[in-house]
Amino acid sequence: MRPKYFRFNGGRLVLPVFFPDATRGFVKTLDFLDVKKTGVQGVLVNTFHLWQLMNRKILKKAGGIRGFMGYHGAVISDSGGFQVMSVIKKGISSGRITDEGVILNPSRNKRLIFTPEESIRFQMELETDMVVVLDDFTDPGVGHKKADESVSRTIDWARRSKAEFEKICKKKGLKGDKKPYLLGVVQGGEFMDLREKCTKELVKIGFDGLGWGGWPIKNGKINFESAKVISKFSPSNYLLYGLGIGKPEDVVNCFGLGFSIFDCVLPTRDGRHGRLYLFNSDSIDEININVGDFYHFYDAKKEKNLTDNSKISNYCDCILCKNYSRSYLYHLFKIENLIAMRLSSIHNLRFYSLLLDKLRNA
RNA sequence: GCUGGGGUGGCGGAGUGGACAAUCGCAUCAGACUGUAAAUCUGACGCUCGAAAGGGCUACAUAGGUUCGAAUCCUGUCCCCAGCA
Repeated sequence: MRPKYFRFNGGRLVLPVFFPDATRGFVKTLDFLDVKKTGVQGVLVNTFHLWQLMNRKILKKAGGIRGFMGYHGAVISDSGGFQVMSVIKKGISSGRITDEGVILNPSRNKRLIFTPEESIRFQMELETDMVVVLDDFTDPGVGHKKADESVSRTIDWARRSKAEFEKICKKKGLKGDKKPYLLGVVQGGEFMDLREKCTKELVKIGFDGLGWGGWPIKNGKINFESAKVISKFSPSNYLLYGLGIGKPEDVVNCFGLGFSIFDCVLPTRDGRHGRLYLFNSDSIDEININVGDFYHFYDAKKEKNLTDNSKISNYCDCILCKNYSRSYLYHLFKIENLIAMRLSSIHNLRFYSLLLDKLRNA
């Protein structure tokens, strides 16, 4: 049996859960009261970004990232593997990846190295509920040899991460349920033999769960094959985490494969872009996620909404749907008022919240 | 009334004889967005035929003119702005 609960900050959450991304310590355009009101129970912060941004003394004084943010829900810290891929491998900022870790060159006279150990150390200072090991992202579309290299490095880094994690736990006197979860990340791209190998090797090292890493998406469609492999070869007591998953239907499908933790930028990003998610339903009770098209998009920025005084939806209980018209939201977007993005993000998070409620009660 | 400047596509605003259906921005329309480099990005945008390549037509206030060729030069008319009366 897969775990039914997620421990956090002295409490526990019923799985599955969906956490929006508070990458740099905040959910864009929202405060945590907004987040809480949507029914969202936790957020994901990013180690790589915070590591570069935060003063560790301030962090310690605040009582970790939760204390610093003034947030009391669950918090997972992502390792930074994805950022290394998206920022460094694509050449956005300078740096390179070695077996030792990620070498960064933020300026000429500074040389920073972000190692798997450093990622763990910093996450332990963040005092999050789940710590994710630094992984070497398998570039999408890469051949078997390159993918294998990233898997080998991911496994090596996972081993080092685990050792560092245990060392710190011992030093801090953290045992049993007092220890945060430690999550391994499976790479291997589209090669199932590599996914299998990575999963098995990570299990040998020993984690509380595994994350589905990489970029299994082509033309907006997810290939679930590697998720199946991870689910198949991981012990039943492992938590399975769909990193960056995903679209509503992707979350539903992934849950069906045994995954129970999700995070994604989509609800908040789409919200900021004026794309709202709406269940094809007239009431919360009638929401049925077992049918093919259980939701659709509402594009808040279309000019036709200007004269539409109706609510965004009838079923939703978020502050946008309860209080404001399509016309007013259009107006707010039109004048580029921040409130438009806030209300839309709140609505979309409420959508995901309801979606997860339905999954929990399915 | 005089003098000077100007009238360009839904709007702003380039262009001052051929490469102009007309840079660019805005608006509009369509699409994208999945461990946030993203309050972002891409495409279309006179009418019309075509799947496309490409073709046809009408356009730079308006009426004429000069020229092989005009949004660009000349003249008349209308309108706007600034300065002077």
